[in-house]
Amino acid sequence: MREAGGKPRGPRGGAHRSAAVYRALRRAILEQALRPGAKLPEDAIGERLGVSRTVVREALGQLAHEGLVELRHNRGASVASPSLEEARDVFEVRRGLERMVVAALAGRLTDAQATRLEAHVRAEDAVQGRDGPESIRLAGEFHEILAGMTGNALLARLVLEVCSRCSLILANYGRPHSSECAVSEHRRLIEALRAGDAPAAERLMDEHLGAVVSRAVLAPRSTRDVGDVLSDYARSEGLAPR
Amino acid sequence: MREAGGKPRGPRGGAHRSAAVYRALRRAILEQALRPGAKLPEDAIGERLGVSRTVVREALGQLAHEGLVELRHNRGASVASPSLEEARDVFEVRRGLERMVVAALAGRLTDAQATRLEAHVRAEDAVQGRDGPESIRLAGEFHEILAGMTGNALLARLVLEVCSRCSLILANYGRPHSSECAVSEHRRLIEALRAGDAPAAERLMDEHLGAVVSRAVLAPRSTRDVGDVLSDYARSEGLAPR
DNA sequence: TCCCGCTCGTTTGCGCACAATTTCTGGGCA
DNA sequence: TGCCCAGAAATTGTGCGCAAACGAGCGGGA
Repeated sequence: MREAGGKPRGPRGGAHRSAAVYRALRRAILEQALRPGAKLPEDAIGERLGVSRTVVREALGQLAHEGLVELRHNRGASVASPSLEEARDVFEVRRGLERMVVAALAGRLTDAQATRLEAHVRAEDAVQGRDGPESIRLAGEFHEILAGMTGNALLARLVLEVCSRCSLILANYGRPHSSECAVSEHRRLIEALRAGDAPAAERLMDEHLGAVVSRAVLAPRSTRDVGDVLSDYARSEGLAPR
Repeated sequence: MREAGGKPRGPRGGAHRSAAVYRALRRAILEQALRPGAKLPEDAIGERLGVSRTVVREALGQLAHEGLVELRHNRGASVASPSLEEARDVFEVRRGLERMVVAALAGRLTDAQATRLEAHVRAEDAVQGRDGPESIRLAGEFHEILAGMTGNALLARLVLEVCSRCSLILANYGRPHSSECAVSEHRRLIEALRAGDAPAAERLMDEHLGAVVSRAVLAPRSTRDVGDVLSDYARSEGLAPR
């Protein structure tokens, strides 16, 4: 286990394959390559990714716990398709979590952190108006980075999970490039945090998330075959598609 | 694979054994029968509970995601032993989540719900001063019931998970009967919720949780063998100990 | 023609065996 | 006496096969 310059993405030095499968599926779902409701047969996935069902099952279990995959007993897994009610719940929780984040961060943001956030916002600007999934992913990442800066690992993980589910929801109910105005909202939020204005920051975050929800409508997309989709994600995770 | 003759009439014909194992381990951990840091070998557990490693592994994965067990690659599972820092993080998140709960519930509590909560508080009274774990479990349940009443399934699940972790933490760092005053605090919280006084309820909850944390010290206990412990939990989950 | 029960194919649930990895143990050497 | 390394034992990671469960398609009866 001493691959020089060892990167976990190496050819076969991969740490745990289930994690790789997990990541591949996760990305595929969040980027809408696998659409909600799509069936996820263990066999097909395993074959396409070059692993056995055991590994796939483990990854599916993880995803199910995160709410990205629906797991019905004896009936297999499928990409979660959150109801509007579930969506409401998720966003409500997210709002509460994010309020905690900004409360913890207001006035405590270092210059380095602020710089990093601003860089990210510029990246969001760059893809603005382009394809929806990429835009949605970046918008989510902003919040994940923010949560990570609190130093509270649990909070960061929860925000990550909730953001994932939100992305899934937005990808379905939201307009393609619904995050257009979000960029400026992110900017203002950074400013409030730097200024140490906690109430303003919380209010901004609340309004921001409220705006995101209200932009949600619905927008269907085309469907692709599960196997074909996964081949794209296999290599980038160090797996062997066939 | 099932032997003729009276097999354990497991509930539901042994629908999901992994769920049963999960519950058995979970209870064992929360009731401190398995102490933090204790190793959890898949083989030993599976043998003792009458299932294969496959099932045990799945249950361990679930528990790991919830933070009750620690899972190190190629190095097996063990009961999580949260550091003080992690404990702080957990309680901070819990505080935020519970604030959401009371905010959602203030003034919306039905009579039936209030009645149920009061009944639970009486149950807490009943075991007051008795053994710590039971007391801790009931105190946690109060919060779980409260969260369930919001109708937000995700919020309820998250509260459940953080409560589990808090129980684990308190079982280690807290005094045996540290929940003594908690009962009255629960009562006052119910009153505030009925009155629809959201700010007061949030303040009460905050103080309550703060008090719980501040009561945390440390209290060691005796250790038992993993296998022996699990036998106790096997039957109640419809599993077949040996 | 429609409804119902049966059978068959597919997919999951689970046990089991083998391989890889880590950890433990017993020398050998400075 | 202490450290380091090789071999062994113990555990985990992963693949694979069998049996049960679900769902679909089909034939018979009302």
